[in-house]
Amino acid sequence: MPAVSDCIEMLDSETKAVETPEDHAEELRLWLRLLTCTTLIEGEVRGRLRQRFDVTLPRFDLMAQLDKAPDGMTLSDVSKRMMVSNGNVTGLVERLVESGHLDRRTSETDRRVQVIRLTKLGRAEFRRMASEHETWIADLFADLTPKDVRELMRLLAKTKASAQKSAARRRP
Amino acid sequence: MPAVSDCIEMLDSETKAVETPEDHAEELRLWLRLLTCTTLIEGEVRGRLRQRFDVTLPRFDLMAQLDKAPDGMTLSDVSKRMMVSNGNVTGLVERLVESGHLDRRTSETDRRVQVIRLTKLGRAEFRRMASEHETWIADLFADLTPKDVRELMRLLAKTKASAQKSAARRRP
DNA sequence: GGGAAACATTTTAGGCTTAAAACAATTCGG
DNA sequence: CCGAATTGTTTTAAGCCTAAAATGTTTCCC
Repeated sequence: MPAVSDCIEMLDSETKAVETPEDHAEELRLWLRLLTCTTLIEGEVRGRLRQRFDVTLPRFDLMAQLDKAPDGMTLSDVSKRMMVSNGNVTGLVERLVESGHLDRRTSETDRRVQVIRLTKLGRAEFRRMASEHETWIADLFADLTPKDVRELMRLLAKTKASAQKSAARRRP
Repeated sequence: MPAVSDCIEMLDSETKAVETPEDHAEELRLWLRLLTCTTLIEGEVRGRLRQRFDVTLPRFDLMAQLDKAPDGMTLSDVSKRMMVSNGNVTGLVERLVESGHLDRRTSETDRRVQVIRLTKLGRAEFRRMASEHETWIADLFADLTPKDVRELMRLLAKTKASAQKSAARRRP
């Protein structure tokens, strides 16, 4: 179907003579589909977390980061890992400390740094939520074969690398 | 590498005797990678829209929906398409009407319904932004071959269908 | 040592987002 | 025709999120 336009494109890129505005409709569609998938799944997970555990997705995500770091993390670490702004983490942590899920203390070696950890309560609650969360994810992806999953992992790794490279090009 | 656990799993599912908590770590990793890709690209697009055009991503997204609907859309339509809540759209539209990009009027046949359209200004600005936006997306996905793109499209379509089915199972 | 640069965090101002309740208009079934 | 459901939108309350500026601390290096 796109044979004709492919030929034209090839001619352009071979001759390097004509500066045709290139067609990137496919990439655009891919991006929209990627976004749709993520939004769909995210919304589903958000709703289930709220209904089952009365917890928000950002809180859950933050606790997930801390569960992987028994010795705690600094706010900057969390901010980088979650790919959200610093200010965002400040508020999120504030509320989780308030509710007794997090412990926050100033580093003894560097008084700029705040180290946060899950409290006993926080860890217990997170583990309970995480195990159920894992089954939700499995169910959401249930129609994918193991091969599909592997292939998606591979292509998304490639996508991530490509996007990071592009981002670095702009912000060296 | 996972040969042993695979065997155990197979035994379980064959004998149907032991109720082992199944391992869904692969799907979980897939979900996290999907989320990372989307967050990465979304952040990049958000930043470029702000820097180049001083516009927010949600505003751009809303205008993109309307650009595809010359006869306008109702707020509900927009809300479904953008997969955001109704109340969200109300505020977004308010600000875009205020800035002269949107026109909003009550339907003549059903006075519950608000129909919104791009104004001339709104359409012109959107087109200008959209053409640049398309080159950003192309650049972000630049390392993917056409075959990669096709394959990703296929797998994400399958993912979307799977997730929708799962969501429908919960909310019949 | 002392200032400049770098770093970690918080604050600020504004916008986005959601779920749920409230309100308004239409449609449906008897 | 009329009350009950349904549908479309707005409001409300709370939380999330960002970019940029401000604050406090450390490091670098002359």
